[in-house]
Amino acid sequence: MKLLTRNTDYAIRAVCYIAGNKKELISAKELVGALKIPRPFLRKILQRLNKSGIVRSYKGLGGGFKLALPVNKIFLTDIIEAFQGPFVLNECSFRKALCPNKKICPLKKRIDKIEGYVTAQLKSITISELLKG
Amino acid sequence: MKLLTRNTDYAIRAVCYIAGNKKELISAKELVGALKIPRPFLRKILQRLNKSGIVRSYKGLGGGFKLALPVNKIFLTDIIEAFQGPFVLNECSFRKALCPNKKICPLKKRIDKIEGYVTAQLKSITISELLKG
DNA sequence: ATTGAATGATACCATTTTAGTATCATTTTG
DNA sequence: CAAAATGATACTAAAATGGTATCATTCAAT
Ligand code: FES
Ligand code: FES
Repeated sequence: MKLLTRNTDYAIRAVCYIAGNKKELISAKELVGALKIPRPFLRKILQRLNKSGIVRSYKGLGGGFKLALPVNKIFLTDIIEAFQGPFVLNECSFRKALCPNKKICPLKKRIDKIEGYVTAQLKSITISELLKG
Repeated sequence: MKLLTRNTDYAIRAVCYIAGNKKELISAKELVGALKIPRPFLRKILQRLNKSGIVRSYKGLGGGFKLALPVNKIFLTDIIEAFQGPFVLNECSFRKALCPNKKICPLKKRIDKIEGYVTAQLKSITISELLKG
């Protein structure tokens, strides 16, 4: 089971690279060179990071990307959710088949609890922490 | 992100059905009728449950399946792992790219911790508990 | 022994998700 | 205007998941 898809993985790397650089703007070109990610793929990823409000893009000559927020305000979940959708572990496929009453279902209850813990943990990880490593 | 795939889901239902039945052996035929799962698919699932040592199969006329263990000894992780492979959240795709030293990587450390919690929780859920719901 | 009811093994196909590419339009600076 | 950048979008490829089909094997009843 994968917590992070390749998209997410690359996105984190890109964000970390941008964050750890003193230049005001980083172009896709530079990121491709640094991260060895196929250019069109990385471009798509950057576009999505932009749409999700994690980075901000600037067009035209000398353009590129910079973080939209300070490093300690960008959470791992932000990036995961941008690429993998909202973090939900279990939408419960059993329903009536197994559980007449979803409200008191012991399985659902416990999975919800696990999910709560995981999301809380992921929400507490910021880019700033990753840079320290 | 899905914690349980359809395979796993069906497998859990099948195991619960078998567990909640007083008959000694339950045939695939009966399970198909009860669970409304396509027969060849369910058969494959039962075969895997058998190979994984969760149920035990008996061939021939009057044959079928029964649990290989008491209900309080079958853990949710057993079934998940039988169908989805070992439970690992993150094999770390970053390595050198991001982390010169994997041992002290803050991301890896935290994901490992999350994983530990999740597996511990899942290991504590047995079929016996699901039947109570 | 033969038959029929069951599972075992295995190969195959379909669908969905993820990964990646290609192309053209738009914006901005010089 | 031209060049350098991103935006939008449609397409293709690969992998994982979901599902089917077929034949072999075992076992009990007769
Ligand atoms: S198994 Fe999902 S509500 Fe019970
Ligand atoms: S990001 Fe994986 S070891 Fe650091």
